[in-house]
Amino acid sequence: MLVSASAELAGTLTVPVAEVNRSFRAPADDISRSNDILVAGFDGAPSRTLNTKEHLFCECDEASHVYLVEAGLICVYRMIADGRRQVLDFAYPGDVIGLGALDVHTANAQASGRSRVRSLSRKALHDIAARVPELGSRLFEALAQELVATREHLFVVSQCNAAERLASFLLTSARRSARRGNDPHELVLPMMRADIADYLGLTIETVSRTFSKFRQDGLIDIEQCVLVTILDLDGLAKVAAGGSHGA
Amino acid sequence: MLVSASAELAGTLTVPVAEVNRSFRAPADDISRSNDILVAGFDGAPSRTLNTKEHLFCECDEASHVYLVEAGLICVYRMIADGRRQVLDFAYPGDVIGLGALDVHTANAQASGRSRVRSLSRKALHDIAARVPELGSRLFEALAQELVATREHLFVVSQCNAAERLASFLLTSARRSARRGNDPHELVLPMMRADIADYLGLTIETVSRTFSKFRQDGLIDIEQCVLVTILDLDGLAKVAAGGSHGA
DNA sequence: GACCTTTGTTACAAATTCTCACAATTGGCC
DNA sequence: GGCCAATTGTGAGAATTTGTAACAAAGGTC
Repeated sequence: MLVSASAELAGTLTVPVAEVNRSFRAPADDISRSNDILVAGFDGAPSRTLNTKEHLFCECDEASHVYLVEAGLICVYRMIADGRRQVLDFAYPGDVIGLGALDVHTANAQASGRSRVRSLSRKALHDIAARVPELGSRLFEALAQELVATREHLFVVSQCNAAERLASFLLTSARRSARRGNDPHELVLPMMRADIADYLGLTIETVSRTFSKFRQDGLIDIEQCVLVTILDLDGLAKVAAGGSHGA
Repeated sequence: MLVSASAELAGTLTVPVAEVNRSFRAPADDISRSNDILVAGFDGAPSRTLNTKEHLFCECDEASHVYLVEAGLICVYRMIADGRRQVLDFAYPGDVIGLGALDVHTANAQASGRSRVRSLSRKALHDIAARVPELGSRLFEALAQELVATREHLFVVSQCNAAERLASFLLTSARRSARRGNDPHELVLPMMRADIADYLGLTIETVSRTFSKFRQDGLIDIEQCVLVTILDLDGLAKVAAGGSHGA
């Protein structure tokens, strides 16, 4: 009924291994905030495989576990009664999902393709955190970073036009991809256009048209809808910064 | 340059006393998550008075303290090079600011009118949390709630039209106001139209027009630009839920 | 009280995005 | 391979929001 009808529920957190949304500045300080402690907690945790479109958890499910993505892609989103959807994050291998939940999930987590996750019960996480105070601060820090990333997302969606939004998305995705050891110019987008649209608050048509425009402008090249080659990183960054706007 | 140029910085958190963005459902569960422990930490902390437009802290300032708003209104926002601004939250008396920051602030906090805050050093907070484990979980919980509120904000701004956004804002503000003990139908909006516009991702003209439309439709009444009387709470909720949209 | 600055409101032209329609492509399945 | 369903791409008109500009109202200063 209300737009804010599910706001009272607890949050679901996606924590990227090092960070979510760092800019393209010198990555020297990245090492200092490694997620090793957090990821190490999943040692020995049971693995689970999800098929395409299978849900890891849904809104209102009890938040019993946190999850480390090992393979594939998990799409975290929220739904509203009249069909509108907000994609909150895409969780890639190495990312942790569900940290920010309190007792009940406020978001859905769905596999965008065949994926594998490790599950760790919140209780086990709590127990480890009680023994290892360093993990406790790490958890808090991870949550704070997630908040910063969400605020950045909010800013992009709230203040930027279609081209700026998509350019920001491509740059952020490329950066995260590079952090997983991939070529920062060869970006794989395993999600559908509809997911990107709902992430950016646009329609799929606008996303598609903007992709085409970027290709025409020589900023990117696209193969098979999923493989994006970034031809002009600086140009894309200029668009993201508002090259079409004020700047 | 990049839109996401300051994304790598740590977050600044505004934690409302009980919660930020709860819906209008039965408030029975509110008591369970009281902020008493958190607020109690500020006992004996020094007070500081801020004049209108004075900053409590700025982006890139060292995040040395957390703050409890005692009077007035603190506007938390982020700026971009070309002048675009995103208001992240309005902190009312009872709200805590700065919890989510790591080492450096990523947002600015500015008094929207003559305000008073209590300051508590992060170190002192840490020390108390070390002694009182309950406070530690409370801090984590508060951060998680802030994340949920930000996601709700993201959703409203990303998926809703101007009328839905403003209606949501009015409802949320009224709810928070009621929680501070005020009449839920008599809402004081101490901030400027520009602040509301930047909070909702609209222009001041659109905000002004939408206010006028709500008044013409008999949903609200406005006096002196700041005192809003909600005449039709259900009608406003219907607009917020997408009465103009799909629904 | 007069003046000036800031803030808020309204009207209309301009721009962006959405909606709707349909073609092209992809991928799975028999 | 061929067929079907799902996804993606593209165009034209409609709707919403923005930008511009003029004016009204409020608040502070002298």
